[in-house]
Amino acid sequence: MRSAAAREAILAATARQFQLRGYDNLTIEGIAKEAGVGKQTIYRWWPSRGALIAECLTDGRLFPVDFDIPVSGPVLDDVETWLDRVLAVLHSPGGSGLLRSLVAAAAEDDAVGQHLSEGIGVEQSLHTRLTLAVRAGELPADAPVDQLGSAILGAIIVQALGREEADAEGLRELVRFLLRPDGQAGSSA
Amino acid sequence: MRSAAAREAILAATARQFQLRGYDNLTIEGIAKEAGVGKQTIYRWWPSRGALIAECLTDGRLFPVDFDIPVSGPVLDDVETWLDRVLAVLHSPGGSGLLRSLVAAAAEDDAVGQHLSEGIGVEQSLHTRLTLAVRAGELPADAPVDQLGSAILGAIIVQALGREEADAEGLRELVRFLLRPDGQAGSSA
DNA sequence: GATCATACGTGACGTCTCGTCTCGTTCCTG
DNA sequence: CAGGAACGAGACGAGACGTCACGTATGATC
Repeated sequence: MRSAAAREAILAATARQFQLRGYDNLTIEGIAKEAGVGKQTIYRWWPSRGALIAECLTDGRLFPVDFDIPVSGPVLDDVETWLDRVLAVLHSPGGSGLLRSLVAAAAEDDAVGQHLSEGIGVEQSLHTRLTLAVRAGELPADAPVDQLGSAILGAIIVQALGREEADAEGLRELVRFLLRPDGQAGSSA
Repeated sequence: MRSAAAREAILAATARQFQLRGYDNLTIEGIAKEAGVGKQTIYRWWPSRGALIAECLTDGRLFPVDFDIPVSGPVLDDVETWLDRVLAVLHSPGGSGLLRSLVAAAAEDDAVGQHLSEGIGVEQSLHTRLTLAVRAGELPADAPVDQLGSAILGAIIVQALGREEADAEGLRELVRFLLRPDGQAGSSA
């Protein structure tokens, strides 16, 4: 198998076309042409368009940045740092379209769906950071860590799907509310 | 314009095909055939497949139930009632596929995206109920009501996209955590 | 009741992409 | 230096796209 060069060219072309044209306008023939590769070479190694995207996703080729989360201060600060990094991508030109395309791919393809959270850094980074916070007593011991990760990512996705301008302040507010220490929220009716 | 009969047949066929085959296998020609209608009649009134779905969505034709939320007790109970109703649909055969298809449609089409929350009852029902709770002092005055709605819906969507078995207990836990009265969570480090 | 505009169903058009299938060609292995 | 695997190229049938032209049905106007 000599695939090394072909594999690289195919994945690079896939990522570029995905960013450029979105998921539903992504064609195997377009990828093959850009990669300078025969269609059969793609079909030989990947069973579907989705598998191709899933591999780009786990290789971190779809987003221009990595979504590592720092462990350098209060959870809230660290999570806001991560959030700002995500929002920066969303606000860049084509950024929300990119996320929508990724969601479309995740909805239509099992392989992509199973790695969606992971690709945005929720699985490893956010989850890990929140677990640390629980252990450090920054969050209640019964905080449902993975559900909180899904909720934050989900809120971002719902917002992107709604075609609103990404409401950065709203999301920061949400995170602050979710991660608030007990008994600190503004009271009264 | 005589569309009344044709319109009804087209929307009914669209909803049925959508539930049956999913969004990406939904074809205009298939809808036309099932509706006993010419393709042109569809293209005359709807600009795209997405517009068709959006209309089915706002007509409540895509889900077999309505997602009204009761106002009959503590917020938490009422929201859990709504959640159970949503989960019942997700657990029914083809239910999570249906949600994924809807998300795919929302990701690819503006019109569907703008009415997604609304179709699951988040926009009117959940949002309204949470606002009432804030006003009644059940939730902190600074609770970001619409963000919470997005977060809950988002968590459901992320879970469905991940192809896990819908984790009903996890979602209930999330809702309980999100809507917990101040200072009630299990403490200690 | 004849006329006219318009919505209808049918079905063919050219285009696109799919996934499969040959072709030669290249290049690694033994 | 052979043999074979992986390659680039691209033809192929299938099927859906969105548009178009035709002839029929319907409902309003005079």
